[in-house]
Amino acid sequence: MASGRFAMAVHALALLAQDGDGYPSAYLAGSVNTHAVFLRRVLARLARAGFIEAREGRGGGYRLARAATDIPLSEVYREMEPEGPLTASPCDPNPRCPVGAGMRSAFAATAEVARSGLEQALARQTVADVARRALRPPTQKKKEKRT
Amino acid sequence: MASGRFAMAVHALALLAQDGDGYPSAYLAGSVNTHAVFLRRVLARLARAGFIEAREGRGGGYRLARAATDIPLSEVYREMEPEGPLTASPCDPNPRCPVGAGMRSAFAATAEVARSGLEQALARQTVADVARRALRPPTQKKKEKRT
DNA sequence: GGTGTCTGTAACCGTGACGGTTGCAGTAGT
DNA sequence: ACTACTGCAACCGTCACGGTTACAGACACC
Repeated sequence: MASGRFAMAVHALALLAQDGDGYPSAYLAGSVNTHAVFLRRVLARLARAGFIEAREGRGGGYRLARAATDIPLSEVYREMEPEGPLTASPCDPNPRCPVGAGMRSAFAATAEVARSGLEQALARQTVADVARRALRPPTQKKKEKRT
Repeated sequence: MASGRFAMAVHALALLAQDGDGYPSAYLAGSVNTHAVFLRRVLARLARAGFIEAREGRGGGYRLARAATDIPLSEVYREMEPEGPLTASPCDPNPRCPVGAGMRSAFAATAEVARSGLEQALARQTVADVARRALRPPTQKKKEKRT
């Protein structure tokens, strides 16, 4: 399910965090290295979620609707990947098997724990953090003492 | 990326946790409600990782190689989904953009944090936990007070 | 008002992963 | 030898993803 949509959204948001002028989708697409139309599909979801604002017409473009420091990545993830990291059941288990019968709910609980753990980890980072890290040249990568 | 492989692996492991006789893939496939050959593709990876053992020939089948209480779901996840929950870069960002240039490493750090959070959450559950929960009839679902 | 620049959206397609299916070789009990 | 298994390769249908084109609506500028 993951599929780059989240990555693209984060990239676009970090781009918009640079300054508040408002960028057209063509410009953003140039940096993300994708196509403007597809990017707009992602941006439309971000706009619907209230992260960004779109101004139509000549001179229009996209701009952040909230401060970059006020957009935790967990919210972006939730918006872009509502199903969570673990696909529950592409095929339902056999209900006639005693284990299979209770398996769906048992796995759903596991999936919920996993999603919660992932979102808590993402909640500690904001769009501003990613934007700052992207600009900070990682010439020396001695930052990763924390495993 | 998720894609049910992890769910299938957990289901099969929970099934094998019932008792140590050894079950043929056809039996497991019956409960998981999939096909024996595809299940064996999953089981082969579990065997290579050392979670289960396969005995060929007549009367053979699969059995746990370690105690069910000694198989945390985080290890199973790592084996089945080595790429983690966040696909890093289906398309590389434009290196000529100052933000795009540092974006890959910046997002990689985010993805690493996310994967770590997810695995830590999964590390708190074992195959035995899932097996027990699957057998425990969820007639009353008052367990979910924790949001 | 007309024009050009933008977003919004629908439609279509190529690609690739995923899951299903068949077939066959190898192994081991009986 | 026969039978019941695993192991593995090959093939196929399906579907989400991303790319692409086309067009309608909105808005600034002349």
